[in-house]
Amino acid sequence: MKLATWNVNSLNVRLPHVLDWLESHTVEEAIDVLVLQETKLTDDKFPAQAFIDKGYEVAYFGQKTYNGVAIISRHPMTGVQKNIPGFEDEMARVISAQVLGVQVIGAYFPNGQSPESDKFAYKMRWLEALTQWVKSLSEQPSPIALMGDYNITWDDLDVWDPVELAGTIHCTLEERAHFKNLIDLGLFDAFRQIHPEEKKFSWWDYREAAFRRNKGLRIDHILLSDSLKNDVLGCEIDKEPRKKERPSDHAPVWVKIKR
DNA sequence: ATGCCTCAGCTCCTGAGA
Repeated sequence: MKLATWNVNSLNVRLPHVLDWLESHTVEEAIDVLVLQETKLTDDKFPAQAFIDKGYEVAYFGQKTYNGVAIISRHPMTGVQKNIPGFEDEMARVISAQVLGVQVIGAYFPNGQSPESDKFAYKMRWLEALTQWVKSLSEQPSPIALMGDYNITWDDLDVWDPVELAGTIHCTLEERAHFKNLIDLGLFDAFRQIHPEEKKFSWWDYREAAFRRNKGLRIDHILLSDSLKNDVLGCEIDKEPRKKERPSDHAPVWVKIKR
């Protein structure tokens, strides 16, 4: 079973990229579940049929201009839920469902802008609520796949220039403490499990030719329940779509598990 | 240079992203 996450920065612009990426995999290596972030589409505008035509089911939760998340799945989805239960939020950031016995969560974590901003305080509140919810889910028998754009680097290995960017947004101790709280619920970082020392990024700024110069961050992550720790067959960040014309600033990340 | 690029929208500038 292959699970993937991708912040597409407008599905309206990136739909051809997403369809191409899904088609670029052979039947044996097909993506079973893809979670998308920053679709920036209200639900009436979601291009559901394009995915249905390729044999996928879709669940989506969006809004105008900002945010918006979706799950694209080759297998039936049950128990679709939108946002974090009990957390009042005007922004469409989370969608979850059960697929093949896995509790899939696709999440677009708040950016936070800067540590002094109101948006950072909101990010902290949001992370608190997410952690409480994931904690309650972790008491259920299904393994969890918490995937998405975390907007947090786990440590300095995830940062192109950790000295220059120390303490800036995505790299603060507060954000990383929240990341650790999620790990402490009994989850592990699938990419690091397979690549303990590799300095690889999932996002590069559009400016300053950042992609060409590999000035990036690893902020898109897949956390899996510890019960799957010995079942990870591979996990990669696919830079190919970032090389295309009009790319998203993020690359997709996938994990293959024995299931 | 919080300046550089990209996207959406109450669109020819502005806010936000990360």
